[in-house]
Amino acid sequence: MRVKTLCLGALCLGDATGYDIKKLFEAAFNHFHGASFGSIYPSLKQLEQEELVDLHVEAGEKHPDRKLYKVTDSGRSAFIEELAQTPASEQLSSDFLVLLFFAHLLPTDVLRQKLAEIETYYCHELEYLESLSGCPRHTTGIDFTIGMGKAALRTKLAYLREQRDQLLATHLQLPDAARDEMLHADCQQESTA
Amino acid sequence: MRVKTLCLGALCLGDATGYDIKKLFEAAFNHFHGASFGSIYPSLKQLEQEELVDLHVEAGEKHPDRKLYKVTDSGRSAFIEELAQTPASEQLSSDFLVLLFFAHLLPTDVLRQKLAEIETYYCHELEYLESLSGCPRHTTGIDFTIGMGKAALRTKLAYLREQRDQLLATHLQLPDAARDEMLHADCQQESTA
DNA sequence: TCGATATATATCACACTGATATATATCCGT
DNA sequence: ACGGATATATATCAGTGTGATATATATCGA
Repeated sequence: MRVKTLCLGALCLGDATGYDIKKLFEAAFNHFHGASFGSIYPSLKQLEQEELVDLHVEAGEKHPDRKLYKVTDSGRSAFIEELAQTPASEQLSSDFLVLLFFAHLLPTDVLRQKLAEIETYYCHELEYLESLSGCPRHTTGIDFTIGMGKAALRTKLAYLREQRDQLLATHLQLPDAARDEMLHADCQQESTA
Repeated sequence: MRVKTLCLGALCLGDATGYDIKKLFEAAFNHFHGASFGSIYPSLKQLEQEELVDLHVEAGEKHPDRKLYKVTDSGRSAFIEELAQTPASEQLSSDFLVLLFFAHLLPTDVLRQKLAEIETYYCHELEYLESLSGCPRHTTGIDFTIGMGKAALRTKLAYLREQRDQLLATHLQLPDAARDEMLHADCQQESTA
């Protein structure tokens, strides 16, 4: 999904500046979709050119150049239509799992440190999602996103804690010679791709 | 993590062409990191210029221009060093959860269709990871990545199936007026960001 | 024999990130 | 009251990656 579409969606929740939209994404979207200023501001510019949003510049007073955007009727329709046409997919990008994939090439204490790092990361994410839970202003859909995020994090955290000791014990016993024995991962038995 | 680094890592498992690396990524990495030809081929070119890999062109016979890459000693060291310095992080990008976040703007049957789509997607992913399990050539680290992927998918699938009926029932009862009542998600009570 | 699929590389427009630059305002400690 | 940190607010850009497209040959099955 394009950042342009996300911005349009954010504006369907209420008028906002680019900065407001960034804050909204950080507060509510961060665990399932990122967006930076470098994509938000150009997106808003384009949306305005396409007349999907109106722009009201608040100049003179205090902050110069505060640009408040408001979605138009055609913008709202365009967003809903685009949502309906967006396939329901997802993609994980995990440096942590890449690290684990190549764990046999790392010293054991580095591996231990990476496991500790991701545990901290998962804990913080989980605490944050727990702090969001139970707000009466949330729609059922928003609660669903938070609930699924929490469920997935709890599972990953539990898996990490269950497997860690065994993983590190095996890793310590790994002879250096085994590192030269590593081959292509051609183990798939022509199954469903 | 850069695709360049991933390519170097792939070559630490054995000599390969760009095409082989793409296949390896699809078979083993797909559930936690993507990479396309458009990034793999330029990465290999760069790696060769930096002398982290050697290139052996197999021309003349049958396929012209088959470029087989082999990691050098300095390439192997560079990869291990870069791995050790890579922070253990991860980032989800989920169009599905964006869809759910804005579920109140969608017709109920479209929402139902999106839930069905993601269920199918999760099931296929899970079946694939199950087909990879138990290969004796896998390192402990590789088994860990597969195991965590399976655990997370099972949890998400269970959550989806548990919540779906309730979600759709609430959605059906949602009056159109409620769609104009939606506000900014300012519900966070200044907790750990 | 013909179409589909697999092998194999290359390129490019478009999109996004992460860093950087530029200001002002406000809050807090000393 | 001063100064530093943080927050508000926009803009730009080099570097990186995607997804599509182009180009060939080989192989497999109907």
